[in-house]
Amino acid sequence: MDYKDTLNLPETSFPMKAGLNKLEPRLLDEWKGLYAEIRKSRDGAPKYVLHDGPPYANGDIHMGHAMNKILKDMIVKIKTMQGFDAPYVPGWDCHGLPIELQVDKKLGKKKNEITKKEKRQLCRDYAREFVDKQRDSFIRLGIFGEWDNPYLTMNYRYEADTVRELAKFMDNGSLYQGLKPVHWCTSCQTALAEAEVDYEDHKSPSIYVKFTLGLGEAEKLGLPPDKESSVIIWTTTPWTIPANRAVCVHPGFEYSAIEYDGGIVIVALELAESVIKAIGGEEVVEVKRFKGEQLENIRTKHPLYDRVSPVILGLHVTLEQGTGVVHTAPGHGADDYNVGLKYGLEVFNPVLSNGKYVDDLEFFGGLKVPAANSEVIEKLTEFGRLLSSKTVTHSYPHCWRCKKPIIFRATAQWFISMKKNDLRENALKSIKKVEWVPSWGRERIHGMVENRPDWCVSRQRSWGVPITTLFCKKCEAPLISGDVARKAADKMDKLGADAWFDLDVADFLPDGIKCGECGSAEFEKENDILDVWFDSGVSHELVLNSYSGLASPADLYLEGSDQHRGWFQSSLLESVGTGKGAPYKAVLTHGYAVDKDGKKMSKSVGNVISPKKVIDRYGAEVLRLWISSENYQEEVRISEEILKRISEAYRKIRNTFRFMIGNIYDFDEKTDRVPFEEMEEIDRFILDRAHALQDKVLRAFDRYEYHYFYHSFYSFCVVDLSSFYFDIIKDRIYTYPKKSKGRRAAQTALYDLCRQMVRLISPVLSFTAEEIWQNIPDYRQGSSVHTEQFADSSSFKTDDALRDAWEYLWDIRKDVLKLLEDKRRDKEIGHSLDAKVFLEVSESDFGKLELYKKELPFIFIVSQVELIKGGSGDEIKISVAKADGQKCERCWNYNTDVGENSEHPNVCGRCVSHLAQG
RNA sequence: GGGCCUAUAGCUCAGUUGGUUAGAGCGCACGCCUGAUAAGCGUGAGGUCGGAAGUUCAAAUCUUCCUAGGCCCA
Repeated sequence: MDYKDTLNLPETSFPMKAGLNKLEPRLLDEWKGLYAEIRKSRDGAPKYVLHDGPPYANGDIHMGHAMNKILKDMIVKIKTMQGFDAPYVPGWDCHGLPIELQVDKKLGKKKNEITKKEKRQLCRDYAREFVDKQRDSFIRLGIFGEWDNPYLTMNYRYEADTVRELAKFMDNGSLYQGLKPVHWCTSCQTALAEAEVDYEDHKSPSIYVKFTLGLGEAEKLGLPPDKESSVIIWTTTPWTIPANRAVCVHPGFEYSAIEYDGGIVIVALELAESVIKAIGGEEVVEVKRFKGEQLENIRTKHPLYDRVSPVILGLHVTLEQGTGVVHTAPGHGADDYNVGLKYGLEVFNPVLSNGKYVDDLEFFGGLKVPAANSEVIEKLTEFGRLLSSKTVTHSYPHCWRCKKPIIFRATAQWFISMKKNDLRENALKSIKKVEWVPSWGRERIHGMVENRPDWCVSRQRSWGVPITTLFCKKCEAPLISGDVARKAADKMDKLGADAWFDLDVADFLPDGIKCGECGSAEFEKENDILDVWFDSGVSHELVLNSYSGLASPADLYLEGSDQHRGWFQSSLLESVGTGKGAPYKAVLTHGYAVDKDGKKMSKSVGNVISPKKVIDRYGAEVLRLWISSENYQEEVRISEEILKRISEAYRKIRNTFRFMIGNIYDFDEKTDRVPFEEMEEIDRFILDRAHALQDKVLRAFDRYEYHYFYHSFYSFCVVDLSSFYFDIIKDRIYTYPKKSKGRRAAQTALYDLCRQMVRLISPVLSFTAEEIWQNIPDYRQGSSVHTEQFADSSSFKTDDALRDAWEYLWDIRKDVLKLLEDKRRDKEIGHSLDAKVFLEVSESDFGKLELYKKELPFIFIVSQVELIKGGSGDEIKISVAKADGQKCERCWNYNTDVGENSEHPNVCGRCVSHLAQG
C-alpha cells in the first residue's frame, strides 16, 4: 500500500506564488474603510503623531516619494501595532512657481492674454490633478491614511489660515520690507526666478579699475605715503560701478603691492602677473605682501564719486579670473548683497524697473543700462581710474521670454527678521531640545540657522497666498497691520486667495486706520505672494491643531535630508517666530534613492527606476520590503539585482508562512492547544527564539533602525525555522497520529508562531500579512490584521537552562551535518536518514547529551544515534555509518523492527502503532 | 570652493570602549532529497574592511590627506 495517504501532509490554498499584481488590488478594495476602523479601535489610546511633510503637487511620484511614504507608513503601522492611536493625515504643497511655469508652458502664447485670476484657477486645476494622481499612487503602495480628507495648502481655509499666521509676524513686528537683488528683465519689467533664466554667450566690456587708498591708509599698510596706492578690481558690468559700496578680498589669500606706473597697485599674489600684463605693465616688482585679512576696513575712494568704499572680507572671492579683489555693489549681485549684509552696506540701486538710471544719479541720470557702460567707461577714463578696457565673450543670464540680457537689481521684498524677537536665538535653543536622528542632523540645521540671512518671504508671482500688506497711496509708505491681514483672512475663508486680489481695498481696512507717515487714509494692496516654504511651514499650526486625533507638537517629522534647509527649518522658524517651541519632538531623515553605483538617478543618465515599474513587475510589497531592508539613513541603493534579491527573500518569507499555514489546517485552538509546559522542548525553544526575535525587533524599532527587522526576521525564517525547526518537526507532524499530543504540540507552536509573526511583518508586508491573516484557521470574516496589536510573546519565554541546552544541541547538529556531507560525497549515504551517528564524548558532555538521547536522531534527522563515553576535554568525536535495519516505508527512518508486523511488513514498529491510533 | 554625511565579500547588512585566523543571510558552485516540490536540505569558494600616510605592542575601528559618491549652499 502507499503509506503516503496515511500521513498528515500540509494542506492549504495559500498559494506559493503570490500573484501580487492581483492580490494587492483585491486587498486595497477590501481595505476601503479600514483606516477609519483602525482609528476607532485605538480610540482613547495614547497618541503618536507623525506629521506628513507635503510633497509638491507636480509630476508623477518617483522613488524618493515612495521611500518617504513607505517609511512613514511603516512607522504609523508599527506605532498602531504597539497600541498607539497613530493617525496619518497626508498633505500636498500646492502653490508656487513650478506649477505656474507648467501652466504657462501649457498655455503657450495665450499666457499673456489671460488674467491673473484665470491663471490662478488654472494652477489650482493643475495642482488638483496631480494631487489626485499622486494620491492614487500612494494608496497603491499600501499606505494607510486619511486619503479622503488630506490637507492641501490651496484649500481656502488653509490659505486664509496661512494669512492669519502671517498676521502674527505683522503683530510682533518681525515682518519688514527691505531691498534685495533679484534677476530682473528690464524689457519685460519683471522679476525672474532662477528657473526662468537662460545662460547664453554675450559680449561685455572687461575693465580694470583703480580704487585709490584714502588719506593715511597707505601708511597703515606700511606702504610709502608719497606714492598713490590703489587696489585693482575687474568687472564686466561697468554700469554697476555707480552703485559700488565696497571692494572685497578673500581673508585667506595673499595680496601683493606692486610698483606700477609710478604708483602702487594691490592685487592677489597669484593673479599679479596676469593683471600687470592686462593693464600694460612690464614686470612685477613686489613692494610688500599682505594676507587678505590685513586689508579689512582699509578705506578706498570710489572712482567716480566723493565717497568711501571700504575693503571688506568675503569667502566668495576666487582666483579664477580678475584681480582677487571684487567690486561690490549690494544692489546688483547676490554675493555682494550677502557680504554687504554682514558689513551693513547700503543696498543701493539707482536703476529703475525700465532699466534707466534714476534722474538724479550724478553723470548718468536717465541713461539706460547696460548701454550706459560706455559712458561709465568714459567717465572712469576721464577721472584717470581706468587701467584697461576691452571686450570679452562670456556666459550671461538672459530672459527666457524675450531672450534679452537681464540684470541683477535690488527690489523691495518682504522679510521675516531673524533678529527681531530673538528668532534666531530662540530657534537655536529649540533645535537643542529636539531629538535629531541621525544625530548629525542637529549640527547641520544648527549651522544653517546660525548663518542664514533674514527669511525673504515675498515672490513676484500669481499662484500663492497674498502678502496682505498695504501701501499709502500718497506717500508710498507700507502699512503692516495684523488687523488688515485678519480682515483679509476672513474674506479668504470663503473665497480663497482670490479675495485679496479681487475685492476692494476698503474691504480690508479696519475703522479709522491711517498711514503712519502722512496720515492719509487711502491705500493700495501689495501684489506679492508668499514664499511657498511659508505655506508648508505653517502646517504644524493649521493641520495638527485642526484634525481630530492630531496634536502639536508632533512626535515626529520624517523627510529627506534636504529638508534641513527646507521644511524642517521653515516649520521651526514659523513655530518659534509665533511664540512656540519647535513643532516636532523628533526629526528623522532619510537619504536619497540612488542607483547601484550610489549615483543619483537622472533621466539623462538613464538610471531611473520608477515605483510604477517596480510595482508592475514585482508588486508594491517588494518595494516595501526593499525599503525595510536598507539602512535608509544613508543613500539607499536600488537596482535590478537588489530587487531580484528582495523578491527572492519575499518568496522565502512567504513559503515559511505557507508551511505553517499548511500544517495547522486541522488545528482548532479551543480543543487542540497543548499548554506551553507540556510541549516538547524544541517547541518551547523555538517559541523562545521567536520571543527574543520580536523583543529585539521592537527595540530596534524604538531606535528607528527598521532594517534590523528585515535581517533578523529573514534570518529567523531561513535559519531557525526552515532549516532547523521545520525540518525537524516534519517527522512529528507528518507521521504522528493526527490528534496525538506530540503533533498537537508542534501545531500549537506553529499556530502561535504564525499569529505572532504575521503581526510582526504587517507594518512592512502589509498586503501579505493580511492574506496570511485570512488563511489562519480561526480567521474571522472581515477582520484585519491591521487592527491588531503585536503579540504578547512574553509567554513564549523559557528558562535559561532549556535555552542553553538547545543552543548546545544545535551546535553539535552543525558539526554532524558536516560529517554527513562527507559521507554523502563518498556516496555512502544519500538522505541523512540513511545514516547512524556515533558521538564519542567526555564524561560531562555525555551526561548532558544522555538526557536528549531519544531526541538526538530527530534533531540530526538521522535514523540512529549512539553515545559513547570516552575521550576528554570539549572535543566531540563524530562518526557516521549506515543505519541499522531496514528503511520504514512510511516514515523513512531505518529500524531493526521493520518487518516484525505481518500486516505492515515494510513498516517500523513506531509507525505500526501510529497507524493503529489512526 | 564651503558645511554635513557615506565607503566592510557579487547584493543587503553585523562588527561593543582599538585586542586572536573580519561575521551573517542571500546570490554563486557542487551535492542531496522528491512527503513545503516552479519547493526543501547540506557543504564549499568569495574580503590588502575605498586609497595613502601616521598614532599604537596592536587599527575595519583613532588622526591627517587623497579618491569616489550623496544632500545643502556658493
